[in-house]
Amino acid sequence: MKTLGREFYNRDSLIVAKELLGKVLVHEIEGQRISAKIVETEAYMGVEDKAAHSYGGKRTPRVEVMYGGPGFSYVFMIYGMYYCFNIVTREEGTPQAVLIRAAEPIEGLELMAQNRFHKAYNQLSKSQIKGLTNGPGKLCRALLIDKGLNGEDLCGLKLYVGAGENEPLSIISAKRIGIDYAGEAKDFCWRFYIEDNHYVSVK
DNA sequence: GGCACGATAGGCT
DNA sequence: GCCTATCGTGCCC
Repeated sequence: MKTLGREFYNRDSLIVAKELLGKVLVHEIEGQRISAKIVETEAYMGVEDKAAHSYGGKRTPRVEVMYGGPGFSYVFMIYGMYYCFNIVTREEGTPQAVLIRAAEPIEGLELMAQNRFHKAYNQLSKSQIKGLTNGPGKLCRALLIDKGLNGEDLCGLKLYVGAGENEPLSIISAKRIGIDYAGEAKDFCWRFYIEDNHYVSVK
């Protein structure tokens, strides 16, 4: 499967967020592969976006990777127990990113089941199967993405995004989740998801 | 099915 | 000392 190159990410973050839908997030770990189709994303538009960690040009060690070039991971801890995985977009100096909110498991189902529930895949209930990767914290658990992968180059061999099937998709735009503090920006429809997909976190 | 609530720790003021 | 780009559980329909 072809891997997305640097220039894919060096574009308008809203376009990247939409075009990431249907692509395949892959984590190669200890000779095994875990992969999942991206079904829900959110764009964070940087210095002018009150919901973005880089709003107003805020520049701290945590957000530093967003100020670098496109195609790197931005992983942060949230609520003390979960991670969120983002992909940095735009050229160096423009701190924008796309949050990956949900995905549909493809390869490594047994690993995902262990990582999430410490059970074999065929022992999972229906709701556990759906819960494997239908949220930003959940998919990080399932794919073993943590702060050790912050700043990882997605044009490498460990963590990357494959082109997938290139199937036609029906894309829904909606308000982003969990940003009530962000003033008028909380109502911007910068969340995108594949219509009718089972693994979307919020419909 | 939906809603309320608590867990938990790093990041920043 | 406060806040957070979340999730699981318990409870009540």
